[in-house]
Amino acid sequence: MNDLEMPGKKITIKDIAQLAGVSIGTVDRVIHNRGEVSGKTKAKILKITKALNYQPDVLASTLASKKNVKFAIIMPAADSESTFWKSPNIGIEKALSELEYFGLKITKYLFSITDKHSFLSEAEKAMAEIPDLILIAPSFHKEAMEVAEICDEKQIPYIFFNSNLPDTNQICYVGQDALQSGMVAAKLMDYGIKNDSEVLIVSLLSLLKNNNHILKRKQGFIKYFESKKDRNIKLICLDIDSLSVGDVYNELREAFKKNPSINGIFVTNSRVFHVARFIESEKICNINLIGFDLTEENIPYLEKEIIKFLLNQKPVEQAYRAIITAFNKIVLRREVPKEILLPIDIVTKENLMYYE
Amino acid sequence: MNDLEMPGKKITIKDIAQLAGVSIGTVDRVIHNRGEVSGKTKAKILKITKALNYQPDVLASTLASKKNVKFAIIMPAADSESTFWKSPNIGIEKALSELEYFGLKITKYLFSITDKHSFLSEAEKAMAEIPDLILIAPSFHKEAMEVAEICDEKQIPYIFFNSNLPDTNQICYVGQDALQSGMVAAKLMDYGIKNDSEVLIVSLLSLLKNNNHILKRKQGFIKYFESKKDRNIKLICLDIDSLSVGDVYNELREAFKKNPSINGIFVTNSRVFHVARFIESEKICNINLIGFDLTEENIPYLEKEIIKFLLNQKPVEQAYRAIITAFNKIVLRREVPKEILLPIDIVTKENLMYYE
DNA sequence: CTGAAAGCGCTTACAG
DNA sequence: CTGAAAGCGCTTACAG
Repeated sequence: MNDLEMPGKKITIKDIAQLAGVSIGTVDRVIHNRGEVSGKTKAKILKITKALNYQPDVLASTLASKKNVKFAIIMPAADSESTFWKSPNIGIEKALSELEYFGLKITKYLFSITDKHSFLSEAEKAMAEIPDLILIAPSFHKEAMEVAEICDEKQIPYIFFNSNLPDTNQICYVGQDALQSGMVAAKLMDYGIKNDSEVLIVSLLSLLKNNNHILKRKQGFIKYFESKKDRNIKLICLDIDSLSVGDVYNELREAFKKNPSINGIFVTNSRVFHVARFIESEKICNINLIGFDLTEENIPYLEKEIIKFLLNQKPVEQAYRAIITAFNKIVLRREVPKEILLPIDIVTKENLMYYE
Repeated sequence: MNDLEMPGKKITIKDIAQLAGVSIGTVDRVIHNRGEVSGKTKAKILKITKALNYQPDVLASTLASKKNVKFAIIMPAADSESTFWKSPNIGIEKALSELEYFGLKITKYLFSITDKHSFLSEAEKAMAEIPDLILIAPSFHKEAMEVAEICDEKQIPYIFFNSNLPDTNQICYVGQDALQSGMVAAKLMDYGIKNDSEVLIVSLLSLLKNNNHILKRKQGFIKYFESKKDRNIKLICLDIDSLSVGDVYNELREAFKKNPSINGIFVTNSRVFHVARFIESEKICNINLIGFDLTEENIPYLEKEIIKFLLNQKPVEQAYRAIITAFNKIVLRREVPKEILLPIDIVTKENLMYYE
């Protein structure tokens, strides 16, 4: 503790002004680096703020400056095929309800998960607003890279959530470690099947290949079993590009014909309910089915125990944490971590109710 | 929307004062129910605040009233036998860092988990401070009931966390559904063992019988298997009152002798590492061991996969959420739910890193 | 480059 | 019972 420091009282700009022999206006100028201050007084004031460990009062600050903070959020719209993208909205609302006092505004820009161009056009709209920060779910790798570059040029800071892009200047990534989530799925599979079983790895709608998030899950799953030399589990990969019921069923039927001792199926994304539907209608027994995301489509099959486990990406928390992180960075000017990896929740019929 | 309402502008007490033809001081009096206002003006002001849907500015309010908010938190001290109670401190710090702007102070009162009297004496100290709210981990059922009663008398509101007490006037309970967590453990056990297996249910240090939290876990576990008529799993209960290595080993050895086809062990609390140590030193294979809590003692055995699954009570989040709830109630005067049931996290070697 | 003053929305004595 | 004024800690023009 410095000898200048008075333990009891809270340090204000008034105290600093007094000690430096200047007005509070001048103190404010150096604290916010607004220039127009002589080097000498600046140094003096800086020294005092350091010595007293001055912490600005955020309440007073936001009250006085009626300035609003504006974030933009670019993410997919929830489509009829998967309701996954409904969830982040809850996280946005929650963050907003906590931070509304600070005048935070958030504008959503929703693109179509099947249309790269809509991603780009929404991103352009978002950047045109010149928000204080942009939150991006970068579903399209190449296009998101472009957007990141433009943000760099325009000096708009950005945070990625749900999936990440390497080699960009994002403030932070908030989401799941995809490779590790594949490992978790594999562990659960391993735990529940006998030796000498066959396991199917299904990638549905692989046109999302662009998104390496999903690819990494598969890699993680395979990696786990590669390390289990003592177990004899055969992995079979099946990519299905169509989502029509007929195509999916045909592909699955064929796989079962070719590999009669399939005991487990791992679906690398939230489309696992397609496989569940197949298993139900074909009345196949003793299959350990594991997939991702607590969507409206998947939950009924988890409840019926046709899906054994769903891995939860915490979409609500992803959005929430991304916003809180943005707020810490922009408003509170705090340091924030480069990466926030959220837990990989293992969800089964019995603990589902607490994650919904 | 009312016709008095101006959509753009934020409603302040100034607006209300103007519309009511009174001073802002009077408006403040009715908003905070401080009396000294005639019924007529009070009614008029109330009507206007309703009509305009006036929301006080919490920032300005806490800035102007330099009043501090004071919470007390009564919980067990972390002992050498289990480090579980270290975790809530992290949650307390986190909540504090978010709410320090609002002048929140928290005083901790730590009792010994093996001494009812220390619980009572700490509770007395806490109540003597007359905090705005008390957060209580009610480990001792009867004693906590007494404390709740005194709080009622003294009109100090209280919140329970970690475990709950029925029939008290707590503002809220934040924690896990114990019965359901037993069900989750059973599901995991069921998934990983063959038919005709024997499963041991171990209650260690059952002097905590007072705490029905642990009893309910056991009930949940048993309840799950009762509903699984198609499975032939024999459950064997084993209560061990001592924590000395010798006693624990002897009891376990005997159980194994009597029931040679034990395939799984469920330990109803965080002392599961005692059983793990036994299994390791006796070199027993193919045991599915499941227990509770990511303590320093348990984690190494989860990593070695001697413990297959740990159910996480989220002790960090319990404390955090309890404080945030208290803050919402006391400072923001919001309605808060009577019960916040946190997810029952299933933790295994592969997703451990994200929960630590 | 620097200071004095008004104001953000609310609270708190104080005077009447 | 009611109002006028000072103040919380900071920001923002404005004047010099």
